[in-house]
Amino acid sequence: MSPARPHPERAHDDKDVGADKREAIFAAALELFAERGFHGTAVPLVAEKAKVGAGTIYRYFESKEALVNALYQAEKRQMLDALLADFPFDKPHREQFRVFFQRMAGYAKTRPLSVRFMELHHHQPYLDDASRHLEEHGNTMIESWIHAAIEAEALKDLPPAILVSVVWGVFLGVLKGWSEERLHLDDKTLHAVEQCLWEAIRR
Amino acid sequence: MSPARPHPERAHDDKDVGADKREAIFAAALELFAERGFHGTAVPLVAEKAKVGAGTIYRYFESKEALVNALYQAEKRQMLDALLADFPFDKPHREQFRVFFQRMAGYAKTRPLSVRFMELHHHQPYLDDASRHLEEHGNTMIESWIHAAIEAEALKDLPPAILVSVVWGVFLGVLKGWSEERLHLDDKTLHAVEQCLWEAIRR
Amino acid sequence: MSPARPHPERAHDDKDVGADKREAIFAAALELFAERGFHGTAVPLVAEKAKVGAGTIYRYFESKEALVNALYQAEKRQMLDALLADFPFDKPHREQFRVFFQRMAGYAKTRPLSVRFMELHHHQPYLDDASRHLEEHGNTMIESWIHAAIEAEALKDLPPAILVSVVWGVFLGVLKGWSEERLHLDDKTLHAVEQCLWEAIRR
Amino acid sequence: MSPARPHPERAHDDKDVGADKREAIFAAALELFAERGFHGTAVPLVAEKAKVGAGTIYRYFESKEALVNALYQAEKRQMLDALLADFPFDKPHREQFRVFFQRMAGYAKTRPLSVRFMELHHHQPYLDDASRHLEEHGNTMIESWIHAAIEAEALKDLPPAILVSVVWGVFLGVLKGWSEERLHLDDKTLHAVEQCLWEAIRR
DNA sequence: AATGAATGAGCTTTCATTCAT
DNA sequence: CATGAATGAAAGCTCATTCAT
Repeated sequence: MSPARPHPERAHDDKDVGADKREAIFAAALELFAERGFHGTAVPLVAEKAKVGAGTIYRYFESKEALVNALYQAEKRQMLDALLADFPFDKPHREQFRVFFQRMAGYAKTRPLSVRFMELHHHQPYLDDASRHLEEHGNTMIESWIHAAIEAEALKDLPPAILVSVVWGVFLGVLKGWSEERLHLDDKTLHAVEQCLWEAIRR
Repeated sequence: MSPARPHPERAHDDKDVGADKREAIFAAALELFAERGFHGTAVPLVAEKAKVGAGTIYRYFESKEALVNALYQAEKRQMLDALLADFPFDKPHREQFRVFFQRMAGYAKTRPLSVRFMELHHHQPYLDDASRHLEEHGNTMIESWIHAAIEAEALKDLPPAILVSVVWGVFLGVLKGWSEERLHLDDKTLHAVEQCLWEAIRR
Repeated sequence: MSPARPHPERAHDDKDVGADKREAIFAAALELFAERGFHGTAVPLVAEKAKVGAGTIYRYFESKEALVNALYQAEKRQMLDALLADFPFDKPHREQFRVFFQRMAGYAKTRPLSVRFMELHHHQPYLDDASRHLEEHGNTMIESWIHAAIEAEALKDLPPAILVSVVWGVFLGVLKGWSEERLHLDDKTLHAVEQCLWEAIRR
Repeated sequence: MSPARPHPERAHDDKDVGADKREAIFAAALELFAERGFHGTAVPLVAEKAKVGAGTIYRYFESKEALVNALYQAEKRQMLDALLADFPFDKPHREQFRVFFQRMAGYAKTRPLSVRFMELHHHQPYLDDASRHLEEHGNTMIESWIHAAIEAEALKDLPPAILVSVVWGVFLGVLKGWSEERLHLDDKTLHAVEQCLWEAIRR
């Protein structure tokens, strides 16, 4: 049923055209889904923006739903990678938090559509189990970090879920302020927000 | 073009049937739009949930867009009313903040779909000027309260837009945690969050 | 099945309100059907223009089709009456033709919507047998007059159907020119047209 | 928005499928619009008669209105071409008129639905400027021919608009008689009508 | 008798998906 | 493999008709 990915293994000099198209579709879909939502985005529009034929999308994805799920999972994974790669778990918790915050901010500034897309499609009925599991996975990782930090008496002794919500909420709130152009995300602002947030959760 | 509301001034026992239907449509639309988004919700589905004919919706609202805008404005106004009615501006800022937070929490617990709906439709292209102005109005009110609190040296000396984003972000983050059943909104939790949030923004 | 005409027999002083409403509906329908066609005219629009409730129309006419048929027959009858009442059959044919032409012109100038309505709805599938028979009746009368005039050697010895088409065609053509404001229907113009037409058909 | 006509320039044997469908839609629309009018004709009915999917019509025409306008202009142009191509302007006026009349009759006999369609949709509010201009263009051409013929003392010294109405009226009247099967359009009849008409307008 | 709010069938139009090229 | 013309199911919306008042 799923289309054979067009020769991803071939070794000659040409760039992998199939992957190119797949990427083009992803990029177009990300932009459109982030701006207009899933149901508000017509597949032919994605095709046009990706500069491929409408039928081509169905060679790479079984359906519009499969596309949005593949995209969701790709974006989620990319964000988790950006946050967690070589994370300095041996540094002090205050320092770890700074790194975490900076990475989140960096990701959001580089790929704002990715964040907007994940926010908008979060928990929508057309997301499948794989997408949901990945979502949960991210939460769990952060929650367990917070759990450890509480144990180490660096953070307030509150249910980790609460602290996750606070941290995530502040982060998304600031991002939204940026995307609505109510505030700039310069270093000074980011530093101030990071300080606020730390004071919210520190013991 | 909007139908003359049938005799809203009459005094006898009958309920105003027209207003009833309008309310039923609003209630159905709120639930569906909050769960599935604007484009994901078919008008006949709203009609079915409201137990009216599909055509009836168009007697009360010119179009699907007009419906979502009327609903958005009604919800926004209701939330602002709930937050700001008889606000104790004469009390200390710490106390004012507590009241504000409790009212927000109370509104969200009573009408979670309202909050989810406003979040999901916030800044969408089908919202008209009236909706946008109301949105801005709410932001302005909160921002000016924060401005005053900064002047009074109760809050950190940061751009109000940042503090608004932080407060609003934490609030929505916690709400999302609740709606996803990752945390309970009992008094203890609310008190803890309120404390976190105050520490984030206090001088 | 057909609605009881509301008390047309009553004797007291009030004007017959029912007939009034029926007339109002006829007048509104004539104007709208003439301008926008049968399918292009919504029944509630007729009701609004007639200043009656939408339901009222259905007390006087079984359906929209019944209305257009009743109207068609009324207009046709009125035109035939205007043309044929006390027709001077004893005068010379040239004189008879002059009278006929003047009456047609007079009718068209007084009730242009009536002519436009009959033209536009002529032979449409929603017209019933009664309407069609009335139409034929008019044709027959004119045809037999022409037949007599041919017999009397006043008109060209051609099949009457041809002469009917010529006479009727010129008449409607001039009327259309008038309604499109390409020409005026003053006495001089009418006299010229009448002269043309006579020369077309005279022996 | 109109679809790129698929390779209209290619030279091999296949017929141009896109143009085929366009033609099929035109043919179906002409028949239905001529018989039932614009508002009386549902788009799916056109699609069915044209043996295409309902959506296909919207690949070729932006809307039902765009379809009726495109059709109107195509028909008008075709009729004007049939009337005016290589017109023998150097022949005597009597002869020119004969040619003109024969061509009109020929067009009407070959494409009676075209004439009925143009008559029925003439001056309707859904016709756009392009349609109206084309209409006017046809009138202007005929009017200027008549003007010249008056100058040359071949026709009665009357306002050209009157003579246009007379000529056009007779022509349409006869056509209507034919389509209602009240008369045949054999050569003899046509000759007789042409003679009548010439006598109506000749000096 | 008169009304007009309510209805749902049917309209115009869109769009996810297919398939001949 | 890639395409985009074609499709028809389903969307948003209108309107002839009904019926409680």
